[in-house]
Amino acid sequence: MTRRSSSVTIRDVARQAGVSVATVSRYINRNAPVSAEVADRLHQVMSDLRYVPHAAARHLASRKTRVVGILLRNLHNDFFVPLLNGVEAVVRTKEYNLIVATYHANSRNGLPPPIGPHNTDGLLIFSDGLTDEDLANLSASGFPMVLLYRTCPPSLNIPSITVENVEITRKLVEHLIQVHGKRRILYMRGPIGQEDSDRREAGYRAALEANGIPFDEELILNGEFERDTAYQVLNDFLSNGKQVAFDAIFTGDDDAAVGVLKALHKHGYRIPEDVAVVGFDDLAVAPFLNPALTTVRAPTESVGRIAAERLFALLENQALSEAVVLPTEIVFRRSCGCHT
Amino acid sequence: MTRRSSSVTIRDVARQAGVSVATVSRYINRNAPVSAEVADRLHQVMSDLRYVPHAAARHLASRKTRVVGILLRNLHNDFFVPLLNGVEAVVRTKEYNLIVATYHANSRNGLPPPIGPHNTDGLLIFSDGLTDEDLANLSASGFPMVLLYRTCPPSLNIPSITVENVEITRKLVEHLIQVHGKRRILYMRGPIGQEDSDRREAGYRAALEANGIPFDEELILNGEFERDTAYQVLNDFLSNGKQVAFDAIFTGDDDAAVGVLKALHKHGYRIPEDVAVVGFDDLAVAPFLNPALTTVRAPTESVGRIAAERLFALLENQALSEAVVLPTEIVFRRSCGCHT
DNA sequence: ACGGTTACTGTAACCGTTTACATTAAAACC
DNA sequence: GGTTTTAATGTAAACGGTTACAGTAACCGT
Repeated sequence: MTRRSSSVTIRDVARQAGVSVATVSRYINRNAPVSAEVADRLHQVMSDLRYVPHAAARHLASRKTRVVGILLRNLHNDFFVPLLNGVEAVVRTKEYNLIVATYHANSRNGLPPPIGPHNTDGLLIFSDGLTDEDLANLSASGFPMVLLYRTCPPSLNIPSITVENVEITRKLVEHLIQVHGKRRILYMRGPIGQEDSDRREAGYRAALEANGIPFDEELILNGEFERDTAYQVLNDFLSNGKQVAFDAIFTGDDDAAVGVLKALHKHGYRIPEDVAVVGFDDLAVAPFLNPALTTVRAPTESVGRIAAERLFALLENQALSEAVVLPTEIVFRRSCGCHT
Repeated sequence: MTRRSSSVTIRDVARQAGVSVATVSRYINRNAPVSAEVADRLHQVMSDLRYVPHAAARHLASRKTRVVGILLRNLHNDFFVPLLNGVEAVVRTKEYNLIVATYHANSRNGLPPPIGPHNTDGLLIFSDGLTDEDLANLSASGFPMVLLYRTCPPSLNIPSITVENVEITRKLVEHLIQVHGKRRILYMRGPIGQEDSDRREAGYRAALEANGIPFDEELILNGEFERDTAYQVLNDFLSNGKQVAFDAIFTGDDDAAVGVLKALHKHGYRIPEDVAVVGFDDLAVAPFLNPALTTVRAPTESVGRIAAERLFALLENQALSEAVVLPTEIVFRRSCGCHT
């Protein structure tokens, strides 16, 4: 075979420094003592030769990739910026790399997820692309994972990071009812089966029930937690002949709320006079929307950071069992009718 | 050595199917004919055994990682969502993986970039962390790269994707001057040396000059193209005793414009009556800011998509020389004083 | 002075693939 | 029918590191 590598290998370094490859490797990984003299020489030779260890070779030999992955539904939302930022900050300090991949239930036509044990040391999962069964299989093989915005199926033992949804949503919707006198509150939900979406619906229903308002299926719209989808869906709803009366919208996340505002503006609704709008997440732009958006502050960057930290704890073989639920709080602004 | 691998290897598949590993490899890579009968058997065995090829081993043997990287200054801005989305979409269709890494001039304390030839097949570069010299070295070794928002140094030959900055900025600033009668226009610039920031400043200066307005150093603020930094900087500027008069702000990007709006609101300025504000990028939320932001529509997702496509063209050994400059256009909204 | 650590280094097997080269049998050509 | 292609497969050498094992020399405690 005539393979010719243009790149300088550990053997070149070893030869040039007059030591064995093992010593070079030990120097690189600092996992065994190397004499000061040899260390200096290696340092010099490595920089002279511009030697960079070949990642795949290290991976193959050491059985670790030094890569973690994050599996997302998609990359359509501003929501992902603080999340990725939190994750990336931790990954960087650990001198790991981060693979970002999208994969969702509808995208798997029998395709396996693009990231997993074959190319990462662990996974942050914020995607419905992996079923409970997939998780069970991975978990059984001891593959490190942390679930984001999704609690672990009871039989498994995978750490998860979520935010408090039900109570805060109940409070938020009760605020619409009790303070602003709303009775016909539309819920712009997220993807079917997505836990945040379901829990927020539970809080929404609880609020209705506690206040003697009947639940109306017609007031549930599926905006997929996406700006553009939410716009489309609400636009269709408003364009539809049979007008369903409503006086407020609880949008399950702020990105979708942007789409909701767009559709309402387009159809001439005044916010909050005609329709109150509230969201969830408190994106950075929420205070600057028109009108400023009343929403729930969810610590998205912290979710990313803590999830990554826990993943690394797992990689270091620390056992973690408890699920983390981060607290949330309502931020009252103009769009619900407050701060006139 | 007692290495014990829990995972199933190509040898297991070969043994189980009664063929050699070479045949299995050929079947996997479909780069040489395999009899239909053997193919069926392999298909069956591989799924029975849940065989997944070990990425690092493939990389090592084939000298390709099937990974591309994108090097970013940071992950602080909503701007990165459409960019990453464009890139990721292409990467996914190519069945590659995407490593997202941050690295900027100030973060390199002698550290090499986290991604490069040792762990990727090519790089999208949107970062000042790599100097022209770094680029020259990489380029000399034939490493595929595409520059984002940065034109290639003259001596090199690296494809780049940028957007048209100078002319559109001149038009935008002239709009402020000629239509809205502004004379004291502040420029909230981006990172020093960042090309977009410099070019937009050039357009800004051209507009002033063409309209007989003297350039005033005091009206240049460095917001780093970041929401929070821009807020801080403008807030300090406004809190400062010696009040510098100004009647408009050209913010070099929309993320920073959000920070600018925040600072202006805080100090009681009315927009656009007291101060006109314009931005650049046309982020998804720009129409929903308060007031709706007049800005320049820059096709960020297309930049990501085209950059990725060109990177893959490079990987397939197509030579690309020309720099791509995508057109931009002004979107007039309320914040400049239009659409009263 | 001597057994036991400890610091440092080298040799070579191994990680799980790809692929150059060799081989055989069947198909195609004249 | 003999020669040349072509299809299908196998053998084994890389790819560039890590690390178990072995060994040597200096150091330590008694």
